[in-house]
Amino acid sequence: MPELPEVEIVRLGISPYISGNAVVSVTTHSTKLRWLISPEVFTELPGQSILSIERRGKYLLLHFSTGSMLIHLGMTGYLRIVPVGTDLGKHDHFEILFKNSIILRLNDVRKFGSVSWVGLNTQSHKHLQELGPEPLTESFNCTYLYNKSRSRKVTVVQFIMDHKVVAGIGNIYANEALFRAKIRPTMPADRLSIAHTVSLVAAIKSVLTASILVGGTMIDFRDGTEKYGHFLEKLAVYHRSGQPCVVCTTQIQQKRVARRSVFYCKECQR
DNA sequence: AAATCTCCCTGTAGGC
DNA sequence: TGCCTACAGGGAGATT
Repeated sequence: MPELPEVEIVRLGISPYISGNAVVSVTTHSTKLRWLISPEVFTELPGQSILSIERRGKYLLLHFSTGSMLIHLGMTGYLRIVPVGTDLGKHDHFEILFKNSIILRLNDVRKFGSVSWVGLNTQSHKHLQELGPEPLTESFNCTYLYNKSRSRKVTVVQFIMDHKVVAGIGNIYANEALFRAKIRPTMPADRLSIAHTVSLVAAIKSVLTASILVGGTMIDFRDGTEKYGHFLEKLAVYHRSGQPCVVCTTQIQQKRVARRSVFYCKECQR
């Protein structure tokens, strides 16, 4: 599932192909994804060129002079750059044809992704205005996270997956960061000490950075060929229940927390 | 304000 | 082998 590193890899991957290029047409093959695709996308884009591509949390923003197109990949969404004439695949829902004869195509099996239009005041969009800080910026720091965690009774894994707290962290990187920080995912957020918070902030930054450097965990874009980022092989706990901890060889535990799976080492994470 | 619940969707896994 | 059901999961929006 695409989280911050995967979305960043997609941004880096598609930018050279579409940045500065003029849109010829926009088509959809679905009545809706998670929501109806905003009608402005079909009327505003043709004739305009992409000024830049930004990532905010797990959202991608394609900026145009009259506003921005907002893309979320949900659980199973991915973007591909394909040449004109490429056959439509199953679950290809949406595409933009560019003047240089390439197509940006969105595929999403589960349809949890979305495509919307954002006016020029990007900040005021309902999906963006309450997003917490970007984890790889200075505004996401120990003081911030410690203060934010006071009076929060939820588990720390739920807390760091809350996009109002910090943007872009999903289940994979939440679990991996907690392992690196040696914090048990089920610990209530308001019981985090300052020392815990220092470790956690550092772990979140390091795990996201490390993943981006090797191309994310699972990613598929560009020319239609399947690509796997190399972070998949570096996962220490995620989807490794029953397998030995990479540090102490104790079997990795799996639990359900708030209807999601968490993975941890009961020896390393206390 | 914060926590919890519901729902969207389809491939996959497990039971028989 | 094949049908049927349960289930997973991101996150907005509703409800508690």
